[in-house]
Amino acid sequence: MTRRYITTAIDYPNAAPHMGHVLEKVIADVIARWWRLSGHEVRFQIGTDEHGIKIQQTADREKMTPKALVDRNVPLFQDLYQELQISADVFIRTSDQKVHFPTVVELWKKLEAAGVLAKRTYTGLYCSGCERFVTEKDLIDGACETHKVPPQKVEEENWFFLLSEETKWLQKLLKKEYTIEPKFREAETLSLLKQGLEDVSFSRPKSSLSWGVPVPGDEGQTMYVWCDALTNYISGLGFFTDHEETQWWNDAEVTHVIGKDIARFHALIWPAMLKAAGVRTPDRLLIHGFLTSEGQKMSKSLGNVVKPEDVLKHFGGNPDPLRFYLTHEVPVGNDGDFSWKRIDEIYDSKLRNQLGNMLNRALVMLQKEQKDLLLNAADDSGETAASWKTYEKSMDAFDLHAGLQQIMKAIDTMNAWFNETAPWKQVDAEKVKTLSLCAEGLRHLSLMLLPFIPATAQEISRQLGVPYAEKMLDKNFVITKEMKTWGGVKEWKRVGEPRILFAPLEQKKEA
RNA sequence: CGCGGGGUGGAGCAGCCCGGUAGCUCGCCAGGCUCAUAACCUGGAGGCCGCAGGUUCAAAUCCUGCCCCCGCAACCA
Repeated sequence: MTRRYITTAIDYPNAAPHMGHVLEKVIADVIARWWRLSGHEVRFQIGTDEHGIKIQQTADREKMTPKALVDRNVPLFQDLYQELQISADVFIRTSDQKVHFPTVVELWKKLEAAGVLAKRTYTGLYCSGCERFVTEKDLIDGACETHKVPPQKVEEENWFFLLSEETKWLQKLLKKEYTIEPKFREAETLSLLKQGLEDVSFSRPKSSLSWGVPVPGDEGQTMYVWCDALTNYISGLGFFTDHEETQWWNDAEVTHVIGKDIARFHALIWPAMLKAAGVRTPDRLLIHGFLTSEGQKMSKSLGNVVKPEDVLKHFGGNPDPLRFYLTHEVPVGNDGDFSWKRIDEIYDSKLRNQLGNMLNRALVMLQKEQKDLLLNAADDSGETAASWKTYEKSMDAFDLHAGLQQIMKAIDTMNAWFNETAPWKQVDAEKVKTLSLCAEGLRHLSLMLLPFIPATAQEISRQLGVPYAEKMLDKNFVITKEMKTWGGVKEWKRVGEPRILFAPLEQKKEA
């Protein structure tokens, strides 16, 4: 058993959460749950990145303070993740002056003491309409695309983080201690390093950015996103304060789950910051892809942005169809697509007709028999152990998609075997035996489904009448060796009451 | 020559690293079953595996060139 710390990127709450936010949280949650079930000690942190110019602008537009804006929007994220049963232990907010600020301020001081910060004059093209610096590529005929005015050359003082000097060290780090999944992302990052790195801006004058953490010792400057946001991973552990929980960093395996757009910051800037501050670097970066909507890039102008709440509502508040869809249809690391037609298809064929119906056909018959289950170790010639091994291998390699597909394949096989064996033609002990084998198979599968669709997995075990069913959602529930053994749960004698696991969608709408 | 991903039966994908009967899901057609949520099972039709060369006894899989689609390109998950 090891201690493991897993984080997601912190979300930017200048608008309501969308499917992209959800994909990341679900991936991280499945991993966190799997680790807990395997007996590891896990801390899972999510949160919100609340500072910056965009929040400031959105707040101005809506005639409210930035603080009021984030206080209004952040609960949208928190509530959504609760409904999706994201099992995070900590939700951190970068506007939290008690929890987050002290660590950030101390980190800045450490960076300054290490000599990796330098104040310089930055010259750039500034669009007063956008209230931000723009690049040559943002311009059309030398003018800002949205405001149709040419930007002005503006000089301002910035603190810079001297990242350019760390190229060599980073190359070594990424080859050894700090691994990137999937591998093609690692190759991409290394090729980026080959081109050399530039220093990065770490602060802005207060006059252009006021909503953020003030730079210690230079009150005219506000910290820019990197020093502020990335630091959440250790401020949540109280680093550099009198309540540090360093065991979750120094004596744990640290994994950051993030999107491909912010890969370079997590792969390069973050470890370099930690090195300068004398803190050990993380162990793993798990990079996921983006979701398109109905085959096209999600965008407000196309009007194809899918709201996660709508999906939840569509399935009567049950988070499992969406959790299942995201893990079944989108291999971790790849881009994926969200389609209403497809999620309905998946719900009907996989969850309802294959999984739900298999459980029901076995249980209804078994219930009528009113007999004890007939199971013994000799029924199994090693398939159970082999199947657990394959599953565990996929899960440990973050190949969640493969783990889930294996489970669904097993359901298929069970359905076919059920038809072939035709227990409805059998009688007495022979019939009970056939049905018992199905029940035991389903018991194993419900354990395997637990990280993916926790509530459904528990409900399956409840209907099966498995003794440990009520404890399955506890954070300290561990899948034991007995549970993974064929016929290993000795106290289990009778099945429970069968109920419909997934109702047809039409009926749901009426109800 | 900026970087990366992809182009496989109607749709969506796996296989490619470690060459050797082209597989899965959905849909379609024909049977079967009747325990079950009109669910389940079996069989079938349908593909020159983007294009052109090369290596090889043998290439979707390795090499070369080209075409097309998509994403990223430092602050949009």
